[in-house]
Amino acid sequence: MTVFPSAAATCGHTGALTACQQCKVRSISICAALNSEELGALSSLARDVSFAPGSALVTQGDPAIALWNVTEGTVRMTRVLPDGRRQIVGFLIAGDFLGLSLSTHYTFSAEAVDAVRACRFDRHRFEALLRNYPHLLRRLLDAASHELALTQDHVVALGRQTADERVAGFLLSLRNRRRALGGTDDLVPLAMTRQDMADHLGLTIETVSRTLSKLARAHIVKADRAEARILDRRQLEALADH
Amino acid sequence: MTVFPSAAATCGHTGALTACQQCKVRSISICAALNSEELGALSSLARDVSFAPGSALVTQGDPAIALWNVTEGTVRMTRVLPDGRRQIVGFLIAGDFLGLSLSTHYTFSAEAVDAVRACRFDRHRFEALLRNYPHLLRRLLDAASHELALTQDHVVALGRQTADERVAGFLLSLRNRRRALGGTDDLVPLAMTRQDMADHLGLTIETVSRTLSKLARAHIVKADRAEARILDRRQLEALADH
DNA sequence: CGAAGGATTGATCACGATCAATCGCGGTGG
DNA sequence: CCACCGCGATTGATCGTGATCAATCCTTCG
Repeated sequence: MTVFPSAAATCGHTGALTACQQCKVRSISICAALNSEELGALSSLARDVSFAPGSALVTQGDPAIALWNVTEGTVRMTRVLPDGRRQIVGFLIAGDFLGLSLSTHYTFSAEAVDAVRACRFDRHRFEALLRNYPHLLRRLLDAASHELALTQDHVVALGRQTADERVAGFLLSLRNRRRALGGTDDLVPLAMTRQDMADHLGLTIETVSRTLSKLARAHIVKADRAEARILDRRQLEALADH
Repeated sequence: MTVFPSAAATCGHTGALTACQQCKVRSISICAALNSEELGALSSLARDVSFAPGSALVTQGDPAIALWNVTEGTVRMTRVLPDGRRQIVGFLIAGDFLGLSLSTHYTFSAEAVDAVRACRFDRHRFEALLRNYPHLLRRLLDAASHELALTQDHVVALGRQTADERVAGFLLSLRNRRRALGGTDDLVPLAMTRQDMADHLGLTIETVSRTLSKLARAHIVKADRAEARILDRRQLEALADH
């Protein structure tokens, strides 16, 4: 059903031992809860890694040996069925944490959608840190809790919303997440392809495209390949329902 | 779209101050991680409550003032859209914890499907306990992590599986969760109605009914109102795919 | 025995999938 | 410089799965 890019990761380590101090996403990440001593401990096991578009941060079925904190770019979390059908369970952007499912093996793949930078933590050393810093543990629980709520929203969308509602809701959620990072009000970057959106929304690429065209004709959203401009947020919210 | 029972909860407190010691679900619940001192602390703020079928443990939009641990029966977690469409984001059975989404307000309603007993914790006192017992915090994170993985499975089912696959997968997941509680191999109690199943699987009641009839004609599963007998698990697993 | 509510089955409809053709843009080589 | 290529996106025509509308059936309970 879907073609996967097979480019290898360009894991260019930049050896950022004290980089946490000036990390751009620290205030919005799990690290925000830590004092400077704890931050130092975390720094010592963090490593900045870059990924080319299409390369994998983690692969479904592999042993879970690393956790990540995304600092730049967009990551898609994908699950693939035996026959190749693909479902994107979510997108991660700057500040988002990857690895909350603390099982022994990854239950999904995470791939860079565009150029991605992320902070890598060795799993065993991270778990050791968790035992000493309940702050961090508590922060992780809040993050997991939040992601659970988001995923439940997604279940509602896929189970009970129409194609139009899903696309409208998706654009709004992208906008709101960007805004939380200080993005603009009405211009939302679309790092992912239409196929990615379709695989996220449980639709086909044609339906996504048609829906975006319909939104454009109605002067609600104008989207090109790379970004969507929201012209009438009220109407978009009305379309998205809930 | 769906009718809701409005029966009030029969909150029959049985004042179980030291009941945690002999609790049936302790070994499989979040409480399993605690030593006897910690268990005592937890006991002192636990309260056993019974719910009649259809009554609500928590209501979408209400302030989140309590957390629950289900000890008997089946609970459905439902989200309702403004126009009345309903999605059941999951079912809870004995041992399952309700309240992992630690936000200020409940993001879904939880209703007793059949006769339910659950252990109630005051939210503020529970949070205080969390600050003192990292064991418990860690256990909660694992539970949240597990529930996140289950919810992602659900997203894949709703986004990319056919009606037949969803029904087959649902019956198998019910079976597997029952088995983890020591249930039988092939006889799965169905506490919920066909409408509940439909609202969980993103289908209509007619489609669920037709699919079950098809499974019966193929001698794979025989289901009546209250239970399903799995006759050919291999074939059912093949149908469910993944 | 009759009423009520959940479940099943049948007939038809429609939303989104599928199949197929074309567009448009960015990159590359002649 | 532009002709060509490749790939993602768009648009059109048709199909099919599951929704909708409707009529029993079955079980439970008064």
